[in-house]
Amino acid sequence: MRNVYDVLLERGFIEQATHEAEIKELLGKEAVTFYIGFDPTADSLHIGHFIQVMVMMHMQQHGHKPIALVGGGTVKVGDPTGKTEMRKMLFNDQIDENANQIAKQLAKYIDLSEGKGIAENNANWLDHLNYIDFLREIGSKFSVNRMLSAECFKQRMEKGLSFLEFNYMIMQAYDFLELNRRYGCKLQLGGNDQWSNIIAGVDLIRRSEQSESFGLTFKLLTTSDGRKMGKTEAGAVWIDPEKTSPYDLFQYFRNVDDADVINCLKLLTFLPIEQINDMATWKDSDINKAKEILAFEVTKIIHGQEEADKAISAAKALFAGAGNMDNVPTTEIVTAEFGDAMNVLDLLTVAGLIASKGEGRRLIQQNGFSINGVVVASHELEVTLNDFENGELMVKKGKKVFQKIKLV
RNA sequence: GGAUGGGUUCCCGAGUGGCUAAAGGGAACGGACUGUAAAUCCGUCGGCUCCGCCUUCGAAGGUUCGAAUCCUUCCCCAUCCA
Repeated sequence: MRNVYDVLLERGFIEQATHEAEIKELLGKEAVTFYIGFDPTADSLHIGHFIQVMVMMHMQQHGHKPIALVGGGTVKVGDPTGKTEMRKMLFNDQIDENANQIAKQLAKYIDLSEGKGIAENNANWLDHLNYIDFLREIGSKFSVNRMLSAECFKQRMEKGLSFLEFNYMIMQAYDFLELNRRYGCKLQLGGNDQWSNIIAGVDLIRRSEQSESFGLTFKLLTTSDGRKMGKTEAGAVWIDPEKTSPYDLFQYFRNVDDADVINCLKLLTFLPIEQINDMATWKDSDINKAKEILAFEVTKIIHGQEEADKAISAAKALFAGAGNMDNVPTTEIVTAEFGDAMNVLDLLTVAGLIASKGEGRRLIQQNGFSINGVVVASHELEVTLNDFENGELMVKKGKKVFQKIKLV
């Protein structure tokens, strides 16, 4: 079997490594226990996190043992909101809820069963630390002078940095030490923004255990001009199908810039590198084909074959007039509530296509809406039962947003 | 705790008594052009029962015919000092 390191390298994952040659050698000769941490700042992972999940999958496929660490403890340090007791309580509840969701998601993609992988939550050790003991054992190993010289703090020095946040690095370093002691974890992976936290852990393990450990960081998911990917007008692109539907996820990747297609294929699909390299030579409208493949593959990995089929079928039905309309995003309206007729603006509001009626009026003025292929000319238009065919009606907003309205 | 400078609509950032729902830029959205791309151009960008009305400029009070702009108190942030 090939060395994962080479696989990750040729796909363009790797950004920085603590000891390149040693890591490669280690990964080549034994099953390595490694970890990646995810702070539960929300109740779902988003596409930016997913690149880390992809790495874990690659690693596991090559026989290494992942520890999926949910940062139920570190998240309390990273994001110090909620000052009063009341709000703090709520905040903790929210964290637990988020942590559960994220742990569940991780288990979907990585085999965390006995012997194959490990699921952990750093709240298990961070929540019960004794301040004095911790300072004496761990705090003594850190130099404030050195910490301040870290790039991640330098940037924050201008904006201000609380002592709480300053401790984040130490918490994460301690996680690595703890996992090293409990499970023999020797390698920490993460996004490139985690670099200083990771080397802090490597340093801590060397000082406390006199043993060597390693760190490796990966590219963040960015566009070719350096902007973060995975943000839309509706917020982040989530892994949770309730928050971002498989269809929307599909469309997100269907619509990436030309310049980003190849990068996304390498990072977010398992297509063979040879095939991707071949696709990189495609030109003009063939690039469009590549986007479809990308969108399909990503949807398949995240939501499964069936959902991916549905998404591509819906997209083809809407954009190419061929395919199955059944899976198009749909809003259901109770027939009794609809009555005989409904004002367009009300209908659009119910369908979730406009945030306010003012917005609806403006869009209609700009010819932004059509119903069953006919441009809506006036916001006073009444949609009647006659507009429905078999109880269905198709609304289009702009060029690419479709919503089926269905009477039930 | 002290001194100074700040908190403006999604973000950055103008505005220091009426002409301000608040310049400019970015993002976003609609239209044209395209390949469900980019770039470009045009338009929109608080809400509503929309030619009028209502709610916004850290929070709460106050002065005034009228305040984002003045006063008071409070909260928060930055910088320097302790």
